[in-house]
Amino acid sequence: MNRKMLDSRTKQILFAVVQSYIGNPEPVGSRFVSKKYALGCSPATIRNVMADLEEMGLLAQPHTSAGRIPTDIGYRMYVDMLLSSEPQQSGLDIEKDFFTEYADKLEAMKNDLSGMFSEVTNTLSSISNYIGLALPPKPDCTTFNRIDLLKYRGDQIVAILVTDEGVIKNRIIGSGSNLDQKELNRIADYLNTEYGGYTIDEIRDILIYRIGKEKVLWDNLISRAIKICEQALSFSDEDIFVSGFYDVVNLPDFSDISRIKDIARAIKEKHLILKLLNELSNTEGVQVMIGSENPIEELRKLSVVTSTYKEGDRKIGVVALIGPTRMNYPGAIYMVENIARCISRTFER
Amino acid sequence: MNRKMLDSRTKQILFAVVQSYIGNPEPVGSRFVSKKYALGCSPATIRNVMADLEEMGLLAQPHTSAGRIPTDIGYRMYVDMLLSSEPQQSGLDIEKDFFTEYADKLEAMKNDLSGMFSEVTNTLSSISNYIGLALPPKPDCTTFNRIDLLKYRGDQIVAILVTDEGVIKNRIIGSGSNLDQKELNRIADYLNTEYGGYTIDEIRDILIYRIGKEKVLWDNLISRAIKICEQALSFSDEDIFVSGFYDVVNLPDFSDISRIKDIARAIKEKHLILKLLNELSNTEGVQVMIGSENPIEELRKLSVVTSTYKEGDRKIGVVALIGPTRMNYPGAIYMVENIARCISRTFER
DNA sequence: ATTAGCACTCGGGGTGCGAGAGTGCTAATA
DNA sequence: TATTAGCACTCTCGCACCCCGAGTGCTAAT
Repeated sequence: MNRKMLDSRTKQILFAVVQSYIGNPEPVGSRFVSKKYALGCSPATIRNVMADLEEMGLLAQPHTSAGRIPTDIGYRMYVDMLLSSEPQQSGLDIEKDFFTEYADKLEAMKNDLSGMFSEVTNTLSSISNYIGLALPPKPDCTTFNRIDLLKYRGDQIVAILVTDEGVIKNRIIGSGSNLDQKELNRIADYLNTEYGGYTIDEIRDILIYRIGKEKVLWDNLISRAIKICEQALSFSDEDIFVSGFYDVVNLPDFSDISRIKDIARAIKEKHLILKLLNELSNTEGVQVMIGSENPIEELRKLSVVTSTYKEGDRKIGVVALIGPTRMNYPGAIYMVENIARCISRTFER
Repeated sequence: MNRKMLDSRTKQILFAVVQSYIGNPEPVGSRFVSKKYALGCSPATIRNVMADLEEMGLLAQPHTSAGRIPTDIGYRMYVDMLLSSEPQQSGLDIEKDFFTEYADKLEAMKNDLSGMFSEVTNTLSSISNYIGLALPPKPDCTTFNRIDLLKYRGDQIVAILVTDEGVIKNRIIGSGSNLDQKELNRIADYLNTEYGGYTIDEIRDILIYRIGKEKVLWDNLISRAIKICEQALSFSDEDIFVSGFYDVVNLPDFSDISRIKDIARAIKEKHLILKLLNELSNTEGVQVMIGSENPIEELRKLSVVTSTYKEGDRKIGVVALIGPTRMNYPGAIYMVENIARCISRTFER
């Protein structure tokens, strides 16, 4: 099953079948391969090889006397070959220096992260015609820059958190305690001087630890402050950016309505996808999950191409494309890789 | 064409056809109406009436010798009758006091408006199985409460705006001017004392006016301050909440793939829907637009049910449902109406 | 004004057939 | 021994056909 077992011609034929099928979704026959891809052998020979490939589980026929289509394993072999060889043609119509310009565009948007990630998923999906996903920087990767606490309406407090990555978040806290603005300022100052440079999660852990420790002092200022901060920092930020559902329904792969329902269900279950991407957020380079390889039931008939983006050396988030298993893998890989690179660039100093 | 022209029995038959067709999407025949709805007359009579209704353009047959289905005009008449009569059965499975509890739930979420509106659209769509929409409070309706300006990284400024409605927005301004925190505080104080109670749009207008007037003084503090504020207040807030696309594909009305593409395109064109809802944001009570009545090309095969919500007497936003023309109108109206009421309640003091 | 009766129409589903595409196998070839 | 040509076979797809049933419109009777 190792691809080393395939001689060069067999590989070429597998390639031919996969690429042809990706190009248009019809089973590809021996005559066609022999004609279109000049491999210097006759349909009959190709038939023999195809029969072998089918035996190995890389190809399948929808029914006797139809051409072959790739199986998930066939795609896998194809993608492995792609990834281990030189970059291919992406098959997308992209200007030569699209991504250098695009990096500048993102750079200009870095002040509005959620806008930026919307832009990213839109671009991902509109160029590739697949579903674009992006996971913004993880909370355990965002670094505390400063916090401000404002008194607001009665005893409520508005907490505004700014991170080094430029993310700004706000939250209203209904603290039972009636602090005045001066006290709030003192608390904020304390946090700002004490915790600059830590990640949000680290600070949270420290604070929670302190709460436990200082229970006794429950009513003094510091412990109330800690309680406020703990609330302020618990931004349950389960957000994920998705776009391109509307392009994807036009793909021939989704001409069957049940397929559309599948993909709709998959997207509806955002938390599952979130979990998947989170798990992938420590991987290096481009990852491809093909059909049945997919850990999530809902995605078993789809493929996912992901890449992480970084701030310096730290991987802080993920972008991805979801499409049919019959996917333009070179193109998707190319897109995801370069978009991730663009994002990384906006995060470097 | 006026419904006064229809005698009681004719109305009843129209009602029967519409309701039956809404209940299950098959052309309804004379025999069926006569049996299921005890109108005390034979199929033949009903056939005659149906022929009349068809002549009037309220019913249509998909083909000769099929039953009748309602036309858009037929639905319109039905809905008009609904709206002018007592509230009907919603046809939804909702607890008696669902909405009183739901209002409490929203009340508890009012600190996080975007979370609240996500919740609203989710509820709208999951109960109705149509597409839920919500337009958050319009900027010309949100009242300035306070603003804070924080120095951030180099000469950038973080502006944080709190409105009376509890909306908090932030924005990074790349002001070329190098003000220190003290000066920023002074600017913020100035705004806070001067403009409390005005709406954002009003303040913007005033500021823009001043910019024009004080062009001469371009480089003094005040004019720079004004410029900053102008930027700070220009929250291009084109957000609209949508959900339920994933439920809607399961409706039999969208068993045809082209219909799904239609609806996907309609939603993709968010700005059009935004415009539509904005135009409706001054209407009173529940509005229904049926199929071809719709001003937006993309929605011509769908129906939209909307209602505004208020803060006191001011209408400040819109909620809506989009579904097939073959829609459970009583249910949709009931939902939209009550959800709007719930939202309004969270905005009253 | 309503109704029973009846002829008529049309869509959907089942069947049968022919064309075309592509295979697998066998025997011939280099 | 590897490749190829030839050929019979298989299966899908599209088309034509037909029949059944549902539902109508019309007419004549009540």
